[in-house]
Amino acid sequence: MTIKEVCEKYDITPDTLRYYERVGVIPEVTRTAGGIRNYTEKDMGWVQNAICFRSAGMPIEALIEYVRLFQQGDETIEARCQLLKDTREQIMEARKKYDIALQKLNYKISRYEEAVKTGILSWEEEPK
Amino acid sequence: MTIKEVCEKYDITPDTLRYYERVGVIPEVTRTAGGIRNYTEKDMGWVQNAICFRSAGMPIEALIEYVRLFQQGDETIEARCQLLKDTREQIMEARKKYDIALQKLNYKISRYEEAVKTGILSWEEEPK
DNA sequence: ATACACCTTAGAGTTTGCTCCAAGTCAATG
DNA sequence: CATTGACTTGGAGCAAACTCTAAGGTGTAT
Repeated sequence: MTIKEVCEKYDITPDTLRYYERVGVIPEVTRTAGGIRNYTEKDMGWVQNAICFRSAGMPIEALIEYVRLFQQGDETIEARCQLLKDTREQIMEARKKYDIALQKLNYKISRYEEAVKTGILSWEEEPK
Repeated sequence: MTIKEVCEKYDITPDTLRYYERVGVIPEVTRTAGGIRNYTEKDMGWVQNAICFRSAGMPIEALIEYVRLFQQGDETIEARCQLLKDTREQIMEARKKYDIALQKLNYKISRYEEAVKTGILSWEEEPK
């Protein structure tokens, strides 16, 4: 699969994909004889993972570290496991903050919807 | 309340608080005669909201827009309501991605934990 | 074989959101 | 009233994560 096809599939730019490979967020991609990237299923799996974890706020650095450990072979299995657990902790922590924000938003929106109907904007405490 | 006290309360730096005020993420803060910031309860409410929504990934620009609308008075109530709904949509979208990442992580971690015990690292499909 | 679209690299530039610095002001204490 | 420490501003600097540019190579359709 060409870089363009991968980009369309995952809605990402070629620049970003090349950047990910350059810095080590994904391992080096398979190439044609002419040097053009030709993504295999395995390559795509790495891409998919990178996109998924990035979209959950996992920093580039952590992804690079995981790939680095992976490439060092089986003796890094425990380290990789720990890295994933730490990552999970961070994502769960972040998600908690999202939930709190959503609660706040829901409260505000309910007040605003009432205000739009009645013309009266009332807050329990602080007017914001 | 002085800037320092507010910073301690919300675990944020004075630079960030001043930055928020400068760009309009929070409205102008109450000052002493000498020009020193003296945060009222109302000011603190804005600070708390800014921190909460920022931690859920709401962009600075959206927060500025909200404050701008707020300062224009009651005729912007509907616009503010819409902005909050759009924000909620985005945060819920982002949270979905967090959940997907967490599922992936849980699967990987379970495989790794087995590998740590048995020495065998097995994947359903792609080895990653 | 010659366009033509698409690919390559190295390296510079951009955006977002802070973070730091210098030079000066304010206020509490001895 | 002098010292000390926290506060002020404007503006520069920085880190993360892309994003763009220039100059050139690849591959395929006519």
